[in-house]
Amino acid sequence: MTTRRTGLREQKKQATRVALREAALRLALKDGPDNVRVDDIAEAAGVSPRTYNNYFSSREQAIVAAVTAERESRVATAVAARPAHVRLADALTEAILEQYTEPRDHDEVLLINASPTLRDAFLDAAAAIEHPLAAAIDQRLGDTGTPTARVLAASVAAAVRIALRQWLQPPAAPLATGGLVVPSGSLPDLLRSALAALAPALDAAEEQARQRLQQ
Amino acid sequence: MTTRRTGLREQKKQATRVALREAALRLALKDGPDNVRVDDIAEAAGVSPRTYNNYFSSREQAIVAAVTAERESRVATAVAARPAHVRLADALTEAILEQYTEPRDHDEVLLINASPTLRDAFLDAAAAIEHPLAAAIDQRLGDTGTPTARVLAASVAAAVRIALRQWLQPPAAPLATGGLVVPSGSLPDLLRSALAALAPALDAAEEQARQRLQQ
DNA sequence: AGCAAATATTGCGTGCACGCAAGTTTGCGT
DNA sequence: ACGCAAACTTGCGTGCACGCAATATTTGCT
Repeated sequence: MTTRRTGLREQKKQATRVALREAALRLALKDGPDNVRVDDIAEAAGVSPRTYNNYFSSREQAIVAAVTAERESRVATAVAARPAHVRLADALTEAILEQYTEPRDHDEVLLINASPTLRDAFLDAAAAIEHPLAAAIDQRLGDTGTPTARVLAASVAAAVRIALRQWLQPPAAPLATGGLVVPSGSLPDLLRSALAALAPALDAAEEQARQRLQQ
Repeated sequence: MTTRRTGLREQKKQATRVALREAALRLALKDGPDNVRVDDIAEAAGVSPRTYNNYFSSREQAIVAAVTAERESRVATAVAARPAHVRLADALTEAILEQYTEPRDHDEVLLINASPTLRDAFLDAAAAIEHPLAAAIDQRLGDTGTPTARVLAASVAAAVRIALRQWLQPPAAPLATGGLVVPSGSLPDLLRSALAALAPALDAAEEQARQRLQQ
């Protein structure tokens, strides 16, 4: 189950997709994210502007794709790779940390934060883990016929999004919120604490699945 | 804390907002959702096309807004209205069911399903419960400094979105999924079962809050 | 090798979102 | 009552997303 579909065609498609997103990233770093028109990206990648939109449905998507590569799909794979006896909550947390702790280019993070539109696109891209993740969770729970797996996957995606948003946010002015100001910690910490809130739900779902199997 | 801000200005703004969304709905029902241009809506509401986009940031938003009115903000209010001794999970479920069980116009549901773009816009609109809900949950948990409330609110929003999507979906062809085909039930049932998956997480958060208060 | 079906690319046309810089209306202090 | 400042509306210009139909490329088959 590696590369479904035919050969040369798919190869070329992947090539242009990569060409597009790399061109997009290069131009964005050079001229600033707001000074890159999709026509520029298309030209730099050697395709027509119309073709750009056959691959990406917004100007920002290509830039974001260059930064996140295929992280989204790898998360689900990483979950599936964990042994079945590991607690679901742990499997998810570890898989996500694993994927979001790659060697990061500092310039790219700054780039993404430079434009609100880009930041939103980046956060939206994280939502792409939802469907693969739902499949992976469904696999573990063997729980077809109940929306549980889908809801949990969506919740995990939401938690990731929240952690990423917090991470990207400027510490903000400490406008007396009545309490102390929490300095937005490291990304792994943020992800951990966001996912922690969901652990009980994950445990419960897993327990239910176990009981269903036993009876 | 009813109508913050000044008087006549806000009144007029609300009036045009309502005029716009009602015009949008009326035209969409008359001509079909894909045959309504934003210029038409603006004209019907007596404002310039540019002004339309000061109120709604997409063509579909006005139509959706006409159908959902202010349901999104009312959900949070409904949660806050429940007595504090009610289980958080129950308060949320009841509040949501209460808001999504209004007398519904059948035509409007059909309308929304008529166009994929419109359906997506409708589901996106449901995400608007997230922020008010986060505030309401935060209130109950008194849990500032932890992303828990935000994560739970986002998860609830996601669950609602999933339930609504399922509800809107055509029963689909029964392509042997190995098991039996589940006929998408009534909206209340769908909402209940989607939210059920999150109950353990809500309970746990509540329990933690209680312990924090006692010590 | 050659051909037909499947699939990708491209140009064109349309409608849309939104920044910007006038012009207009409303609110408020004096 | 007056007038200034803040907030809202409008027109314009630009870039973008995407449906459609024509064209080009790849593939599998014989």
